[in-house]
Amino acid sequence: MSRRRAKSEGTPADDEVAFLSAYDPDAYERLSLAVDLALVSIVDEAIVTLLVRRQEHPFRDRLSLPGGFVTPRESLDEAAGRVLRDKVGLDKVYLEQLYTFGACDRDPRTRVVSVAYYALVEPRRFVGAAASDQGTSIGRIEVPWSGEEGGLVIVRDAAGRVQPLAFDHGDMLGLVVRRLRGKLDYAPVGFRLLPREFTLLALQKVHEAILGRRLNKDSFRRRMLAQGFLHATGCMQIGRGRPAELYRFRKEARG
Amino acid sequence: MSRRRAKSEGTPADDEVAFLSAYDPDAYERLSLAVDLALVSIVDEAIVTLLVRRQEHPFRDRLSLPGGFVTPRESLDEAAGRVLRDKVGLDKVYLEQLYTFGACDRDPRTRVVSVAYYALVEPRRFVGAAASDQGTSIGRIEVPWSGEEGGLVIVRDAAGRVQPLAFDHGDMLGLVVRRLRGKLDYAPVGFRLLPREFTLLALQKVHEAILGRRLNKDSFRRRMLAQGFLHATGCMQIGRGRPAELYRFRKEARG
DNA sequence: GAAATAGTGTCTTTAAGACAGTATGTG
DNA sequence: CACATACTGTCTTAAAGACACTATTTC
Repeated sequence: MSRRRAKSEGTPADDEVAFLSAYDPDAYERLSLAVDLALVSIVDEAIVTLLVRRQEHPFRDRLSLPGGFVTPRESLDEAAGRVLRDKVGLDKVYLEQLYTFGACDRDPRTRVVSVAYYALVEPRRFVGAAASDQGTSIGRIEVPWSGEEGGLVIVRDAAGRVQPLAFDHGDMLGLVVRRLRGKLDYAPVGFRLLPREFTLLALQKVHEAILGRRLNKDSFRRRMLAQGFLHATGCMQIGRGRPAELYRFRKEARG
Repeated sequence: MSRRRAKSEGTPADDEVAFLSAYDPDAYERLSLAVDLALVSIVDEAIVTLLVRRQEHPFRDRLSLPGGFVTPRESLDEAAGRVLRDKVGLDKVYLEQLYTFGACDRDPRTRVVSVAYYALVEPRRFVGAAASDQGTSIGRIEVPWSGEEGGLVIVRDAAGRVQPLAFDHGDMLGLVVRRLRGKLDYAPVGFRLLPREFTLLALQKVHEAILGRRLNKDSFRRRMLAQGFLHATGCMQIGRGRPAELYRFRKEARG
């Protein structure tokens, strides 16, 4: 069965091509589709995200996640990558689809469905991206629930003021935290929030920040080393006490 | 800040209302949004899903998941519920958003982004829905990968023939299985695939079907009873050997 | 040397797997 | 009775938490 990947033009050759030629793309009402990005990093042992101050209605002057509309010629992943590049100035970060928000009244302008993505960014690059671009700021995330209960999170600006977010972006951040907490058990997400070389304590702090609770140092150590993800470099990091071994994530590129 | 929930008509009152009044919903190109439903149940200790034979191009005569377009006046969840009711004839089942598929060429007609949902249905109702509606059939799912690796699954019809699915519906089913395997560890998903009262062995068979491997009977028992989700009814189910205690899920309604 | 952090060894507790053995139904 | 399945008890093993102890740096 030969199938064409065209829209509505095309030379009829068989049954299906004829159908596709005649197909009216407006037979069903169309909607606006957006992507919103929750950039996540760890700064001062807290989960942080990148926020932009909205210049226009709706929610003018309110903080929001960076986002943009999906064009018909790009996939969702491409749209998310484009927003990341054009609005945040980053590329090659870990990017994953989170959830699609489709309440009718989530955008007062018109019907806009938004596909939320989250990105994990190493702190250095994150702070760099936030500082280089005027209009972006860092929001600290406080999680008022434990485990994977889920719910809203509290976002504070640099001055410590609680900031309500535009649209349903608060829900998106809550879901990001829940997803990360779930993934931490079985997936190597911590590495994406650290520079290429890191100490075991640094990795533990990342886990603690995401989980929102202290972890047992001994068993964390054992668990991580037993998993086999870590590769000792032989180099040491000097600090306030005895120097600590630096490790790397075993798998090659980390975006 | 008063905000209106209108589209483009409206009487200007303040700054934002004026903006919303002037807003042109076609300023950005719009696209078609669909929902597709992966109905999941367990029949003969195998994962099954409900399939519909496509009557129209594209992919005419091929099996696909039931789906439909999202209208501008309904939320995504409502659209999924509507498809479930109108195309499958079921309601009050556990329904959850899975993932949004947005490759540019996933539909040869025009750009269609699809939000995939999955539903967990008790076998009796599932078989009833499949039998009552002409045009629907049951597909048995074989999972050629282990654990939560992910990937495509093989779908066989009642005659045992492998059936390729329309669009990217094969990917959707693969993702459903992965999601279910992940959830099984911590969420009470097994109960949604069983009648209200069930034996521990029946629950174990459900877990085994989803996980694709045999489980240790003793520790499965202990684990389930320790979790506290189960409530012994005092009633017994007679079978080929000693009668087994019937249990219920502790929490109230199950959809 | 005091303080701080890194890393090791070991004991206890807990959960899972294995398996023997008992209970209670069917044919 | 044999056979099948349900359920119980216990032993072993593995992982996690707790804690004591040693090691190596800065001040």
